[in-house]
Amino acid sequence: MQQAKDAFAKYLLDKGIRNSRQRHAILNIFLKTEKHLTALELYNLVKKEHPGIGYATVYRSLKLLCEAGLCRELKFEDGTARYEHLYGHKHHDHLICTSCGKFVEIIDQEIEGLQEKIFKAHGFHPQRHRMELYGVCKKCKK
Amino acid sequence: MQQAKDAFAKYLLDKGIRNSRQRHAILNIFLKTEKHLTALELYNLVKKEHPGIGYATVYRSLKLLCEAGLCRELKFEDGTARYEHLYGHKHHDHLICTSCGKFVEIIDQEIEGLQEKIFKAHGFHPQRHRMELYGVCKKCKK
DNA sequence: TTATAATTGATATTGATTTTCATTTTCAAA
DNA sequence: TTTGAAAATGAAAATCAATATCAATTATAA
Repeated sequence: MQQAKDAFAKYLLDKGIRNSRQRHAILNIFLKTEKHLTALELYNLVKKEHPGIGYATVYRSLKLLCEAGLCRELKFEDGTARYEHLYGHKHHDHLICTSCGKFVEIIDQEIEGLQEKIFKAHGFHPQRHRMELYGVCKKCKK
Repeated sequence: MQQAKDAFAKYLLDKGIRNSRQRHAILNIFLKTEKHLTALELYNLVKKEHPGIGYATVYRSLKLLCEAGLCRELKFEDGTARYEHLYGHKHHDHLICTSCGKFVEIIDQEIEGLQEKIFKAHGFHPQRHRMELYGVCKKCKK
């Protein structure tokens, strides 16, 4: 967690952006909440500890965190944007329970390889991809 | 194309929903435009031939087309919803050029099989998935 | 024909996100 | 320290796509 904070501090320093009290607080709460939060959910958590911090600041900080490579914005089928931790997480895809909302991070080298093959076969220069698997988890099936 | 129209007519009949002039017109224009359109883009096309038809009706018709299994709503990374033809198209994923926006429909049984394996390995009952590959196409690379 | 119900299109509303802007804070130079 | 410029903040307003509302229109079947 300290590494992530340092990485953010370094990013801000490099860009000449200030590591303000608010940004620091928002990063802290983001880091200690290992969930795929929406901006609103994060705002509500932040508000508990720091009632003065506004919605807009949370939004702006989330953008900054993404730029700094600490988090990634995911848009889901229902249109909501959720933010996930990137620092210390390898590239991964998601397996999602449509009943309880559970997220499982998936890494499958075989699939990654096949994706590369598809890019090549169509003459594309690969940039990124997203894969989401939707189903019903063990608990919810019962 | 006639098959698709018949399928839509049948769906409406079964549901006791009327096949109105507007719905018919919107379906026609949707069918003859083999692109991944946004609702607004479709509306603009519709307006050319049928200036009286309103935005809301286009939206409602798109929902109906999706329910009827003729089209599918896709939410992309930029948040825009686009609608693609389903009738006569097998399940497929997408390879997308981030420069010119070109869409290629991808079918890869090997990946599909691996996805099934992932569902099983985590005890999930599979429902659906999405996979999008983003890169730069041959033309745009030059 | 007539009563009923569905559909339409204009408009208003929603909800998430982004922008604006006056105020506050920070930082660096004097 | 002060002070002045620049950046950041928070509240409110603006935006934008999507959805809901509702009076008017249209279609259907008795």
